[in-house]
Amino acid sequence: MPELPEVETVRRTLDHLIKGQTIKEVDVIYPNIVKGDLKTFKKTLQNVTIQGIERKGKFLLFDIGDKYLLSHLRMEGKYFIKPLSEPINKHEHIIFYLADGGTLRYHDVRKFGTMELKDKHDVYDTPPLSLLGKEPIEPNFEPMKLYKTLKQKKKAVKTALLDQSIISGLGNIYVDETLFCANIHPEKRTYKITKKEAHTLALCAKNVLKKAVDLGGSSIRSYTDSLGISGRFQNELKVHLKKNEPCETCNRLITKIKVNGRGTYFCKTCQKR
DNA sequence: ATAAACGCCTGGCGGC
DNA sequence: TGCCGCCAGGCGTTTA
Repeated sequence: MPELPEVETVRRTLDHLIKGQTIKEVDVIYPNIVKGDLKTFKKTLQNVTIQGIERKGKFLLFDIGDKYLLSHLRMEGKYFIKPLSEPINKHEHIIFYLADGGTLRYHDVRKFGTMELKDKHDVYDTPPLSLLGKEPIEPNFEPMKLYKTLKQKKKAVKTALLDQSIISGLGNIYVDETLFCANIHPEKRTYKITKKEAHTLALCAKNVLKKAVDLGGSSIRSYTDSLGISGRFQNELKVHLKKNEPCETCNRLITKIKVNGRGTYFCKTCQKR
């Protein structure tokens, strides 16, 4: 569910709420979320203090001193902070018991999310973080590098932009919005993307993501962040979920197709192959 | 070597 | 109302 703006919103909220707090104990109710040895996971997290929460691509990194707890929310992962007395919800799979008496709860209806512990010293040099491309909002993002990568591939440009090793942070919503901004058809083959288009894509991706971060992400379907706070970017969507609504630019009705199995919204007039 | 399909899970929705 | 198939913002693994 969450893409870069939603993950960043969660990061900020959690950093504000639990930075400096100590984890007394962790209860893993649904173990498949955890990668690696479960006993080690629980033991390592016992009596550690959360120094802060960082983000890389769509990963959250809980700084616990010499290690990071990497958390990926995949489709529906969420965090909630609740008092100890609150009963465990059926979708809460991992419970962090905090020293102040509260609890941090990982909630995930579809159970696709993952958590794993990584040594800090090489976390960026080993998978999964080493596999991530740059984020479009990073100052040193290189549009020419994007151009060169796209040049040597043949797939639909939408599929390439969803590939986190090429460019990280975009998901299905923001890819549709980026392609609309750039006036590019989602099925245009990557090797046909011009230098100018690659630069436009980089700029559009950056602008879309930045604006979404500023607005606290998008709340569509049932998504809310850690405190149940809703983002406001859904009001800014131009094409995503807008099937049969008029395009803001040309009034033609927005089309929905499938690209590699993913629901894809675009304007047939404004976005050319 | 690359790209498309599958699998992981559950719940909500529309159609019958 | 109930059942059924389809859909969902991701990504690692398997197959073609």
